[in-house]
Amino acid sequence: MPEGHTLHRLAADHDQRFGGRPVRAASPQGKFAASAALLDGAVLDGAEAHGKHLFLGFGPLGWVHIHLGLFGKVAQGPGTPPPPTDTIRLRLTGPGGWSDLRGPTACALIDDEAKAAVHARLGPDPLREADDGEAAWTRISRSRTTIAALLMDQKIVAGVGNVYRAEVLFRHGIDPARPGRSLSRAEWDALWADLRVLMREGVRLGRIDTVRPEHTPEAMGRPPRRDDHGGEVYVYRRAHLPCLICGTEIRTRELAGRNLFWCPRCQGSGA
DNA sequence: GGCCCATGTTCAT
DNA sequence: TGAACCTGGGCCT
Repeated sequence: MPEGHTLHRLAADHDQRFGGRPVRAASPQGKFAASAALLDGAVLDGAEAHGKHLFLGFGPLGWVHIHLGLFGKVAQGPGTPPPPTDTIRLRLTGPGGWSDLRGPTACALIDDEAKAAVHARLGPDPLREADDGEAAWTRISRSRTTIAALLMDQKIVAGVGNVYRAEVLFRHGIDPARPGRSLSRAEWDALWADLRVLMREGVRLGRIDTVRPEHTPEAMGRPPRRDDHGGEVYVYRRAHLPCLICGTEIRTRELAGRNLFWCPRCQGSGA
């Protein structure tokens, strides 16, 4: 389930599982069959992620460009894969194990130029070591658009999705309805730095955990809890539940077709 | 079995 | 702003 941390983790997994050795490639579902046939027996050079995009490098053959979209998933493991099913867009197998890609928005074999074009339309990624938040700040500091919308715009920051958006704004007490240009430089620097920390932790754990130790249910003397998406969060999908810090009901509304969550007391009205 | 929902994006209007 | 695309899980009957 795909925000940027998922793709960076998949890049590392594929490097480790398949890198440097020939893979078998197949497309039981059929939509990637012609390209899979070209790739069958090729050596994976390396895998890379930028935001929510994953690139698997196969030398002169080019790159498999994968975008999971909202529904895409990768199942993987050591040893022999389970019997194939007809929703597997791409199955890779090798001595290190197997991976099955289902439901992606994009899975295509592309060349260096097309890959460069993807990078060119993405903003800095908190998970790419060499990236910094300058270009994002330039755009945010001039924009009348809400910070909630700006954080979801992949041209501005690559890899942030609906969970990290809601959570990082909560952690910094920022009203999601504030226009980008109302943020101070210090507020943006803190958001960017926190995204780097939170998303790195997401790569390590394979889930999104954003609750500080002092606010865990245990530390607050409340019954233990696990959010149904797997991690522990302050506001994401916690509409009408009490804020973990102040007890106010978490609010939700639709913004540009996505559900936004925030605490009206810790962050402001969200109007 | 059907319906709704979801950590996303693009294209048409 | 809305529809389309891709899949699976949860909940209902």
